[in-house]
Amino acid sequence: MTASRTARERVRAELTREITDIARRQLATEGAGGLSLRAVAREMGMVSSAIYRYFPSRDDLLTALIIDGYNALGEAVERGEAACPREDHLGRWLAACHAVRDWALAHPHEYALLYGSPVPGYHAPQDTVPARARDVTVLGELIADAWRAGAVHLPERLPAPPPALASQAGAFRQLMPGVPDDVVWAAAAAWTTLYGWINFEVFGQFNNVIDDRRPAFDHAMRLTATAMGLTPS
Amino acid sequence: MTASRTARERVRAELTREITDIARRQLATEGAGGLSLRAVAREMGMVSSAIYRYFPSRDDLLTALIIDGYNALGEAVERGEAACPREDHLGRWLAACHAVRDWALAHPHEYALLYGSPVPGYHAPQDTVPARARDVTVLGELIADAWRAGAVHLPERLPAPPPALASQAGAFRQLMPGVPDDVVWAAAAAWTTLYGWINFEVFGQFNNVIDDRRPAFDHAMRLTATAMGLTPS
DNA sequence: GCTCGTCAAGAGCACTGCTCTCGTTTTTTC
DNA sequence: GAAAAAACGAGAGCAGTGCTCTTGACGAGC
Repeated sequence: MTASRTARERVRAELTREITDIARRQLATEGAGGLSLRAVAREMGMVSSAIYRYFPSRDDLLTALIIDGYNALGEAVERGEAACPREDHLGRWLAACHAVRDWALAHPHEYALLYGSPVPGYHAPQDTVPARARDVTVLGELIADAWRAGAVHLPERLPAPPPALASQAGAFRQLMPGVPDDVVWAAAAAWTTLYGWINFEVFGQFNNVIDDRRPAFDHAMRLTATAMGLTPS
Repeated sequence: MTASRTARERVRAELTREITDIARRQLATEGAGGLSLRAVAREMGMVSSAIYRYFPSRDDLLTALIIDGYNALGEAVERGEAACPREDHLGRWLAACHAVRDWALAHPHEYALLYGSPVPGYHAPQDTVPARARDVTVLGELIADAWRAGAVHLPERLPAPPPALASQAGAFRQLMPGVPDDVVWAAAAAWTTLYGWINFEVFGQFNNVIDDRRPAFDHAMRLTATAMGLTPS
């Protein structure tokens, strides 16, 4: 069905792919703001207006790149986490963390597109929603697994979530059904620590502050694991 | 000295201030990418080239805005934190956190300039360094105070920082002299949690995920405080 | 009083996203 | 198989951008 209906559709799919490929390469060298439809067209030996046959606007091209980015990141995290034994919950967490970090450092501009400041004037359409949740889904499942296995031991004397928050973590709760509130909120905090660290690292906030960042990251993620109740097995 | 030497210098300083004011207002409405020298000039009733007498390039204007932003944020944090009794270390931490968040939500585009993805093609010059440390200095001092007061109680069974990291936290260590490694690294993780959360909130990652964000943030910062050893007094 | 440095203005360059039109080519319909 | 319809690339053009260079006017210091 989707493959090779008419010759025109085949070449169209091919050209669409080529456009996104060139755009992604430009993104990697110039950054999001330096993404130029005219430059893409130039590199393809096309005239600029022809690009608009494939992407109605610059934003639509950006959307395609963003969805690709979410999927690439999600896949990297899924693959990294899947390499660990299911019962080693701390190992799965650390593997997922390093997968995010490795991907982010390898594709800093794409990462900035996903988790950095929104591109001015650009509003993400709904199309991006499904791909967006892939990475955090991994986290949710691993916490839910750990909880079911009785492997979650929150630190003592932890403040309890105020009752006002009981109904708040809707989208989180779906990711880890059956997990109690306090663990859900600890996981949410852990999630922000992970991306907060990587943001700092990718966006240069750690320059001249931390030199050997991989072990520092690893240690920080171990601290974070402890804070959400994942202890070394 | 600096005030009113010649009439020419006075009007120059006045115009420079007016340019940054208009630019900041444009930044707030359009975002960093929408900052246009020509639009600033238009609003001032000037011709675009005249702006270049005051700022040699768009990047120099951006740098001025960035430094102003760091100072505004730093001042907000200092003021918020200073309102707490010195011995209430948890209170000081929470006050600092809320000060960062409130400022970020009130000035999202300026915040994006400071902690979001770097503006493409822009490289921050050294001028920005001193202003940049004001907010984290508050955190460092408060941790150091708590440590000296014997009020830091890290959770039990916390993984110890690997020895390879002993010499790594140079810039952090200077902020909190005398504080041992494990506390320093826990504080670093807390720092990233704070900004990770605010990034998520400002950049829209929490849309449709968390609704009532202020209590959620407050709770997350309390969890974070516990993780770095600040317990309710 | 005259020179010199500062300033605003204007034209111009190279670039951007995007629109519209005009032939051409391919696909669909009859 | 011929006619109608849709898709396509090319080109010109609009309004906007950052930035440079030149020109003429103004004010401060010798």
